[in-house]
Amino acid sequence: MSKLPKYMEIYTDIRDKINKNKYELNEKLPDGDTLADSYNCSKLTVKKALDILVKEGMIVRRRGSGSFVKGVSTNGGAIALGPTAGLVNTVGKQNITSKIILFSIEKPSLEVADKLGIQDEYIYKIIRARHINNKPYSLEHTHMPLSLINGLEPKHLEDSIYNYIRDELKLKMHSAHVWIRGDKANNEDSSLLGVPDSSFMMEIEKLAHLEDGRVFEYSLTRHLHENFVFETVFVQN
Amino acid sequence: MSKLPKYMEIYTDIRDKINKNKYELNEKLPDGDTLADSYNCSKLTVKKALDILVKEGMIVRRRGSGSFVKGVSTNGGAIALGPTAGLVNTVGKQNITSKIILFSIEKPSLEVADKLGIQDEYIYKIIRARHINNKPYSLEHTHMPLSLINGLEPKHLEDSIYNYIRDELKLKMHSAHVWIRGDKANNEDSSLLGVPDSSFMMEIEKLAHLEDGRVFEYSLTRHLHENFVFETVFVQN
DNA sequence: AAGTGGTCTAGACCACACT
DNA sequence: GTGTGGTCTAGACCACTTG
Repeated sequence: MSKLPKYMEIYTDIRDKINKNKYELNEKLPDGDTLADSYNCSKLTVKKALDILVKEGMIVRRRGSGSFVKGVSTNGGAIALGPTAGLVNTVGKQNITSKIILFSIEKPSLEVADKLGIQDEYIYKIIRARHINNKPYSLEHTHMPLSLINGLEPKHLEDSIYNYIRDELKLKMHSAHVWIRGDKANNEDSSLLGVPDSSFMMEIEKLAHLEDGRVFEYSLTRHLHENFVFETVFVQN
Repeated sequence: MSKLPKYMEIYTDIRDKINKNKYELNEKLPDGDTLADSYNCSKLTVKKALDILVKEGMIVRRRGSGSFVKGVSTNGGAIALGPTAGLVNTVGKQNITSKIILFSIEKPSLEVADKLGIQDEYIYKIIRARHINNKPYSLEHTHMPLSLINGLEPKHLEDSIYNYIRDELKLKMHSAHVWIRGDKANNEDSSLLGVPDSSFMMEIEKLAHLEDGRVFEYSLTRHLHENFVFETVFVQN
């Protein structure tokens, strides 16, 4: 039988119909009762499914009027940085190379320990330089507590640590808090990435949490600004 | 009587209790049934309230274990850029000055018309230079279709256009799609804001929608990078 | 086994839009 | 008024965690 909750199946079904133009732009969807009948479920379950589409900006629901198709899923070339999407998953494995500059197990600085919410514990400290099509792309500092993440090997760093955490450690990632700012290139950027001193970098600070609230990653990633766009959507409530 | 839905009242009540340390960090909240009893509502209504807190990262719910306080609302000095929060609302009116550089009604460029989803319609085109404590802060290009937004006056531009849209026009804002990137200062930045040529700017492109899906604003805002941090939270699902 | 959250139902009632 | 979405209930059942 199906493992997914019913509202997720309804959501994917309707989403796919929109993307395949079975429901066209500006078309009005059947009303909640009708959909509930055709999916053999209650109105509330339909609403939960449609609410996801609303959050994604694909449909609009107007009380008294109905539900209308407003768009299709967009992610035009931007870098996704959700809790589950690292860099490898979005750009594609073939184009990216990761040079491991540091891969050590050590005690964290006070600042990092504070961010991770730990005391007197060992962490992985990883520094990687990323290149896309042989051009410098980013410099990534990653900190993960050994108590949560262990068994890391170089092959995971060249691939995706997130895939390892999800598929091998079976940990459930939940959320990420990110801060984005701009900064002038520093010595490390120029020496490790090979960018000119005058470069400007886009820095992303990220604190990532598991489903149970524990922090499993604190990272600082600096990108060449030329190749970087951050895209996100806000929805009221 | 109250106008807010019950789940919002429960949400604000619990949120305030957490912020006032009536529920302390890592404390376990009463279980869903107990909360439902004490608020005289159903479990589902409690869940809707707690789901908002989960989305905001303030609590964590674990099936089989309970709900735990995981943090308090943080917005430490960052600039909020949600659909309802413009600049004035977050920084505070007293510190900010807006110099109106352009306030015209004109036909948009092809690119802007495309972004706004209009054809052969007039728009407001507004350029404002913002200063905080007399230091240059940002340069803002705003485009709004006259068919949606009208009656704008200079006083609204010095205050907040968003407040005018919400309070006077009674329009309901719903979502905003934003793109963030870095860019070198251009001639306009230096001449209108008075920043050095070598400055680096953080550019925010924003497309804002009403509840019915119509685009009411397309804007490009360029900030001095020194004063700019963009903060956001991703949550799975 | 007991505690707790997540999903789901069937139906009630209200708020809002269209006409 | 009729159509439609939003909120809410009371209770059922399932999935997961913990002792």
